Amino acid sequence: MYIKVSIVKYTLNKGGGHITTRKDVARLAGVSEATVSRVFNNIGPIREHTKQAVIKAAAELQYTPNALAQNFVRRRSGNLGVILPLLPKVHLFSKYYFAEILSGIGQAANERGYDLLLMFASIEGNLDYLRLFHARKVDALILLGRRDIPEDRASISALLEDKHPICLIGQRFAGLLADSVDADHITGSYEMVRHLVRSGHRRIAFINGPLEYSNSEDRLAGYRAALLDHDITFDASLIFEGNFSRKSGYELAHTIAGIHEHIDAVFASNDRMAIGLIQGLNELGISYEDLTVVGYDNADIAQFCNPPLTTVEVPLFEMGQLATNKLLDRMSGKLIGDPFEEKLPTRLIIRSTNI
Amino acid sequence: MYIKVSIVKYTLNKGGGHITTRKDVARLAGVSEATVSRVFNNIGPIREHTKQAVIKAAAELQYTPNALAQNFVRRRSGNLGVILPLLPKVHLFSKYYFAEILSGIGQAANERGYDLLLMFASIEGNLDYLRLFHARKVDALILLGRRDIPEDRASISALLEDKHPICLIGQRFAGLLADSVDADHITGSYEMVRHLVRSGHRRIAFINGPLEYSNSEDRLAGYRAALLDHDITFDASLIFEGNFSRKSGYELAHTIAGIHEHIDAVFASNDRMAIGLIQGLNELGISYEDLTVVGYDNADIAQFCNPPLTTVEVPLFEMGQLATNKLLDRMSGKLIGDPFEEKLPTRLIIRSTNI
DNA sequence: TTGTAGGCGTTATCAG
DNA sequence: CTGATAACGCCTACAA
Repeated sequence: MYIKVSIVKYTLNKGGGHITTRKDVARLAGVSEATVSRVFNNIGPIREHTKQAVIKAAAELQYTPNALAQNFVRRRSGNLGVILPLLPKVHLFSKYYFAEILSGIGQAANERGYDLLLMFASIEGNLDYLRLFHARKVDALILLGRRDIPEDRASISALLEDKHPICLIGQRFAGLLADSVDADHITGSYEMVRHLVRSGHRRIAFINGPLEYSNSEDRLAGYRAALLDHDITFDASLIFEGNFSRKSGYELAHTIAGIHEHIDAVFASNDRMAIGLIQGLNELGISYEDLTVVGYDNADIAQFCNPPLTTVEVPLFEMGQLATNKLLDRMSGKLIGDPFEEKLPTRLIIRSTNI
Repeated sequence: MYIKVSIVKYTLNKGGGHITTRKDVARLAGVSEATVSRVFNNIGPIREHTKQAVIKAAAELQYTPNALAQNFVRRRSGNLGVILPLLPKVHLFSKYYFAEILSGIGQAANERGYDLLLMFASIEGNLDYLRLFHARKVDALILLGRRDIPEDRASISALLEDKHPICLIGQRFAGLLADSVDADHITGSYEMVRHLVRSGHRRIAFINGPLEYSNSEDRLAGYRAALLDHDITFDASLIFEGNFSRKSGYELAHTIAGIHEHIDAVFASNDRMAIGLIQGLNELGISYEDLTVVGYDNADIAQFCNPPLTTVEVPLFEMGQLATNKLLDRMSGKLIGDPFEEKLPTRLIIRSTNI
């Protein structure tokens, strides 16, 4: 035990200005500090007169509660962390993809009083997500653009073991039970292929993305299901793989051109590859009138290119919103139970009339 | 003065698990808490043996300093705030624009130990940036996509009055002395117009963006300067205004078509408007062989469209980096003096061979 | 080289 | 209804 003696000290911030604290407000309003907090947190019964005095004093002093102190004592950061892949390196999905999802996250987080802490996965790839929670920089985490590779698997299962609230967007890991949100790419692809078949195409080549992405598996599954339902035999020699970049589509043009007399259409896993392919085919003298090419994602370029691309719309903004809301529900205890695997519906967008 | 009596309490977090604190590490290592801090902050002389003991204990307990407590006692959030316009509403600049800048900001901030706090300007537009500083949610602020309208002017001058460290990207306000970073759009436009003139075009229409954006003024200035230097009389009837959206370019097609026999080329302030215009002209039976159209920004679509668009590359990533570094320099006192107005060089990208 | 203890600005728990 | 004050986890002067 010890004796405390009041000692007055003056603290100045860099600018030399004084930082208004609760104490200042209390003094000016002639109440205790606790009362000021009560007013600001809308807690307990307070005489209206007292309340007004506090409000007036606070306004006069331009008082805003210090969020650092609040977060500290509440033991929560108020931050929703968002992990993005290093964007300059990512021509995989377009920036469009992340910008849309991020907007959805931002909107939902904002509505629920959370701030967004944005982090780019480091190049080394060894970003220790656990540390974010240990340091209490974030209360929950949304992960974008993760892949099914050992590093990602390890870091994510570490998070799950410690029961930290996280949500994956656009990716699932077989065997890892984590909350996740994605679009229903199985149905999306199914509908696209069905559309192609109904339009008279039967030999449909498929340019898939890397299988590290679970949505690549989904699209393949949809493709196969549609063929099956229309009594078309699956032909593995019609399956190709790109990396979602325009260039990879472009580079496949040669191969596709070699077989173009034996196929009716090409279904690319995203619009960028479709565009690249079309450009490559053009240079080889094959126009879209000779061979139908369709894409996926409904990125900007799908409507800007010439001719506009038939594609599948993915509700990116809504995916961000949903992930955020469910994640925050889970945190607040409003949502309990098994991990969710939400799949939002896609929409076929038919643009070119010739297919 | 009062008497303090030690009372032991147990605090459990929701998960029931124990949160490791400095105290735990100190106890295990057999040192004082202060010593643990010294080790983690690399402060003062410490016997190597002691240091190792602390490190070992910390590792054993998986200790990570609580950032909330650190920030609180250091009176800094460690956050660099970034204000974005509401993206879903923004088809003005492309999302590409913000994604690139944001990546640059993220990279620079990360290197200097700052986290990114992302905020979308609210729809009401009355987001009180001052409050961010008062609440200490951010140590500095980067503002993107602001316009020269009364609301923005007011909120920004309020920030400046209180001497908070802020930096504008892509916008300046005449009369408001604020740190800012942009590309050199005057030179960028100048070079584009010069290129057109040298290619034999003399009657060049100009589709500008809204004048609320300072870069619109800059582009116009560059356009005029280039004409002047080549003895071409400025003709106000060749100046049009869009809002940076593809649609606004598309809608101008009719007007442009009406005068297309009297002009040689159209210079659009961004690629999206250029693409929209081209689409509109196509529908009216005017191909790019009849009328040269060039854009600005070098967005994805500029290289994906057909034919690829001649445009001006803007160093978006570098703008984000530079703004961040200079802003943090200013905060740390490494940079003092008058507000900077950085202008990074652009680069003319000639794509179509017919112009 | 290391320990002690005050203070940061809140929240929340008790008394009154 | 309101005031007093412990506690949060850490940093940092100051003391030893």
